[in-house]
Amino acid sequence: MTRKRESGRKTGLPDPSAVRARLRSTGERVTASREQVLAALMAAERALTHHELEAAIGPAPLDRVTLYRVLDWLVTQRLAHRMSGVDRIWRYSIADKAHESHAHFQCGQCGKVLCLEDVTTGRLPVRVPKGYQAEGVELTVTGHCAECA
Amino acid sequence: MTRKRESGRKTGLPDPSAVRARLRSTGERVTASREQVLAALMAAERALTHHELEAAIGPAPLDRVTLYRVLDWLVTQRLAHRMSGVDRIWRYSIADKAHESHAHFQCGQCGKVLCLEDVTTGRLPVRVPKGYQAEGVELTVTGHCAECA
DNA sequence: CGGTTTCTGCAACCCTGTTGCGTAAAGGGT
DNA sequence: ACCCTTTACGCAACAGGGTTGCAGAAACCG
Repeated sequence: MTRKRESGRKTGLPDPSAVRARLRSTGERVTASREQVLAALMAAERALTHHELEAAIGPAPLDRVTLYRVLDWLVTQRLAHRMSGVDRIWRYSIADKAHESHAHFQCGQCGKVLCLEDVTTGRLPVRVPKGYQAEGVELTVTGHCAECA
Repeated sequence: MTRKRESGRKTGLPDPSAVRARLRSTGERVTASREQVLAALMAAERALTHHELEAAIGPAPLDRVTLYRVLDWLVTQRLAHRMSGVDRIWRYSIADKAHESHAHFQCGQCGKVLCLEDVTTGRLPVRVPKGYQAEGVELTVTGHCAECA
């Protein structure tokens, strides 16, 4: 897939104390790395890849592996949500009520993912075979974004 | 992801001449590899990974790279459909009318993908931002299959 | 049947993500 | 404020799916 470098643009960083509060609420340790990553996710208006997050966090040389581990941790703490799209790269977004059950759009050219807030997947009549257990529904619209069209 | 070895079980191979006919219809070259792979896809009742296809094709030692290239070719010829699920591994299924617009189920444990024929994505009211072009809709139900539940 | 074009197979490579391990930092107790 | 235990960080090395370059082998055309 031809991937453009996307600026993991931050639309004004969130209040540092709000970030810390969320971290404290887990009962686990609050570290600089976790603050940086969570702040970047809260500021992002779309799902970001590992690379985009590295760029967003900027000059602070946060280790590649640490970033992966922080992201894993955020996901297990249910502070972040992880999805994989047509380019098979993990993308992370902040986890909150609004992000629970809506669709995503992914550009087949640059791989960019954004949220389609007005398309909900909440009550689709899904039936699965006997013995199977449905847990979540992921609805992804593929196509081309404005820049790549 | 913990992945069980899945037998890429073939439910009776399709008529060889039917396979060849589909290949001829592209106007491109008909080769042994393409026949084997297309036949395996036509016989499969669910989306198969590269590994599962290698196993399904069996003793014939088809090269890894060749298989990737044949699959790419089948996708560009619109004879096959390619999707990636929660484990970020390509899975391929035969492309025909019935497979155009239905949902898939993917087991979060073993990664197995199967088709939910009765859930259609045809006319979901999807609106995308200005300048964006929607082309397809992928609806994936996640959960656990009968073996992994 | 010969010539041209396209596929095949091999080897080497790339990229995203993971694991092991020693060191550094966080938080609790005193 | 300090020490001690637990947990996280950084580095290096690895893993696995997928891709690329290139020489030789097959497919189609006449």
